[in-house]
Amino acid sequence: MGNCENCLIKPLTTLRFLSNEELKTISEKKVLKKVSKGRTLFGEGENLSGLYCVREGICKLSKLSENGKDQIVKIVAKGNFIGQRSTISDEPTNLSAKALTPMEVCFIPKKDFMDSLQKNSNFSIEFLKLMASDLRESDNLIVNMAQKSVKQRLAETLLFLQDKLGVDNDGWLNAVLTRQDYSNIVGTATESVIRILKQFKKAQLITTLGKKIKIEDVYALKHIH
Amino acid sequence: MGNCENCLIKPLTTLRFLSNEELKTISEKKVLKKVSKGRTLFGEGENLSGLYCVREGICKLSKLSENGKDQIVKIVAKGNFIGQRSTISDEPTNLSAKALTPMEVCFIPKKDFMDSLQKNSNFSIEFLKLMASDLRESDNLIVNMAQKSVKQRLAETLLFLQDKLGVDNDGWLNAVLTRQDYSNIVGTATESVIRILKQFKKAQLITTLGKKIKIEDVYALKHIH
DNA sequence: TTAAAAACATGATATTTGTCATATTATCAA
DNA sequence: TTGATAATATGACAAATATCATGTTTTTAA
Repeated sequence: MGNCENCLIKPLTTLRFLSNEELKTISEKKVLKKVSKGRTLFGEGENLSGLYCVREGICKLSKLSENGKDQIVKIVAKGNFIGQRSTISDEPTNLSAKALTPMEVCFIPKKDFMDSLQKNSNFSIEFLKLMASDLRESDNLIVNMAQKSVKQRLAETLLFLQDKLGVDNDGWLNAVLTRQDYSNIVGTATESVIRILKQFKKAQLITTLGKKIKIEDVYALKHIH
Repeated sequence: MGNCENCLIKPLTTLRFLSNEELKTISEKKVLKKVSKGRTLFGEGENLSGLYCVREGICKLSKLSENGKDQIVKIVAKGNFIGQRSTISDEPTNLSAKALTPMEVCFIPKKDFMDSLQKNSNFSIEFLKLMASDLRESDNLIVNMAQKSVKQRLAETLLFLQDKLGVDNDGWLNAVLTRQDYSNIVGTATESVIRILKQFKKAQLITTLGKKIKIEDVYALKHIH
């Protein structure tokens, strides 16, 4: 059984602010789960008995809108948590979580997590900072969705994926999404995504190979109008 | 000098989770400020030396987008905080805060607030819950901005204002916003707001008198397509 | 391997929304 | 009170985006 103290992603997570003893307790209680690509970690409105720490892989958090479309609200990579909000507020989840790649996640039972928040004020303040940062990102996303064109939003999504999830040795985005995923991030029709990607290709801003995408011109993508 | 312990809005705020002693300390350190309509509490990118607790009035939080338009991200009413995020994360503000009505706010110095978070784990957990709830609201707003039409977003804004800020004796919304404010909430052109409000009037979903708006048909507004 | 399903692609067209020009009306400060 | 400024209003038009129809290619599962 893995040990949190030596976990490769420990330096990335807020869990690093726990004492060795607290980390040991959580280490003993946590459950490592492997999630295959496309599987649902939890659905919208589910009650969670704890939160997940992402050790490996990429996950999408989405919410079904009233018109029946799935809106992707967040992409989560390793070192981040999933399900912390409903765990903290003791409410059903507002979003569903689905693996975009094979994942490894550690499930941390609610009780142990809340105990740590209760006992270690340093940890709870760091967690507040983490949520403050999430809120800032959300606000920025709201401004982008409200004020920018579909083309700009798609360009930003590509840049975001490159920044946050990186590229492989040949420069392809590590995150391999379907056109539909892109449309669910940007909030547009799949056809529009296809057409805009085609424009980007024609203007040599990106290269594609099947679902794989490589960014060729960061500057131009940033300054799309 | 007012006393937080007896403050009319105490039951509304997370400050109620402080001990009497902690509340007394904050009570002594806080500074009551009157803010007249239209005045800026703080601008985008400013460094705050504390947070504000809204005692009276309504405030808009907005962010300038790259195309030069102001996007209103949140409307804050009494009993809520402003500036908590940058206070917690010790970063410049991401949003600017402007009074929509005459306001009374209590400024709470950073040190005293952070001390309370540090010492009172009950308080910091309640504050985490508060931020979890803010995050849920933000996610819902992202979905709405991404998936709904301008008409739907405007209808929801009206319903939101009625729910959150209430109406006067004659049923007029307490929040009196300009058409431009509405366009900055919905993320559209002012002309579009004017045209859609006209449609709503024609369909007898609302009544207007100058800037004042009264909702006549909640159900129809909720089910606008 | 192969049939079925999902994803990708493209054209035609409709709808929504933005922009610009130009009045009219309301608001506010000197 | 009265100018100046901002807000409201409306039409004409342009641009962005959605929808629908249809076909091809890729992926998935039996």
